[in-house]
Amino acid sequence: MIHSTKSRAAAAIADLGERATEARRRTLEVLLEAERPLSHAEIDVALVARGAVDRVTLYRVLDWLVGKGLAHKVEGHDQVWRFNATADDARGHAHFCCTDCSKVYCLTGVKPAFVLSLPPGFRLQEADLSLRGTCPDCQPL
Amino acid sequence: MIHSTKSRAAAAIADLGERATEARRRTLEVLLEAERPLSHAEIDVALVARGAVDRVTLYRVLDWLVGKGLAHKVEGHDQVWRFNATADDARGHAHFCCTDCSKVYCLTGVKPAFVLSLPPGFRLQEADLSLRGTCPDCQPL
DNA sequence: CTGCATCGTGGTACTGTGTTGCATTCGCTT
DNA sequence: AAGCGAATGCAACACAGTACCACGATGCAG
Repeated sequence: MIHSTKSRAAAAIADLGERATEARRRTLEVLLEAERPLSHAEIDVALVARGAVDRVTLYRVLDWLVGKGLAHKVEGHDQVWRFNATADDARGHAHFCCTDCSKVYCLTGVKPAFVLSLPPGFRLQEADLSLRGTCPDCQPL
Repeated sequence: MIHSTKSRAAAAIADLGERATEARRRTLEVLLEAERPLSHAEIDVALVARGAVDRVTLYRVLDWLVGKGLAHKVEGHDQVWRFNATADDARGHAHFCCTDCSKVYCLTGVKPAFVLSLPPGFRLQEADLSLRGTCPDCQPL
């Protein structure tokens, strides 16, 4: 592997001219290695292997990453925020939430084309398509 | 008014052959009179005028109403469930969430037509279109 | 190098949403 | 009116997220 996730994480932060602290690097590494959005609790578990980060600090780091455009927030159907390293833009793409294991998947490439007419007075800023069903891991048989 | 919301609520429950308790009637009345989905906290406030219902009971009543098809759950972008008296079916229609006041509106009649191809292994059950923007009450100027 | 300001972190305590368990009460049937 | 199961109220809990404050690290001016 030419670029480890470690160097990628540190580089991404340094590219912004921001301080690449341990908490930020480790958190971003976890997100970069995950193939789907992770909840705060999931990140917390994954971070133990790299050295634990305080619960509150993790919240702040995640918000910071989102603010800097290095991650984005996703909402599942269990009222918990999940976080993804931003590969593509988060706006307007579809998320799939498994009703069994409640894992969330970003369906990149699935750009839904929808037509809708908003009632007067409503101004649209963003639109997300929110899908529910069973993921490959949870198929019956 | 020929049919009060009170009688409508009681009748709807009786039609199912279920017990029309105070908590159920009053909760359903509140939902029927609301023109948009209400959060648990909002319902709680609205119920005070009719006689308060225990917090836990309200949660159970709301779940029960959803289970019986008399209401449906809506999720906004503030990680809080909201509840609506089911006029039309809840599946597949669009919800608008105001980024200012975080109120949620059911956009009935806005049936988005979208085309998407799911990756193999994913089985779709439901799809919701989740919109964000500013509502008529919160327009600048 | 030293002092100082700033930023990031850790820890505790708190809010708010939603749940579980259990004793009591209520709504409906007879 | 009586009795039974269902529904309610209460207390306690679980968990996500936030506010507050003290401490430590980093960067900069003198």
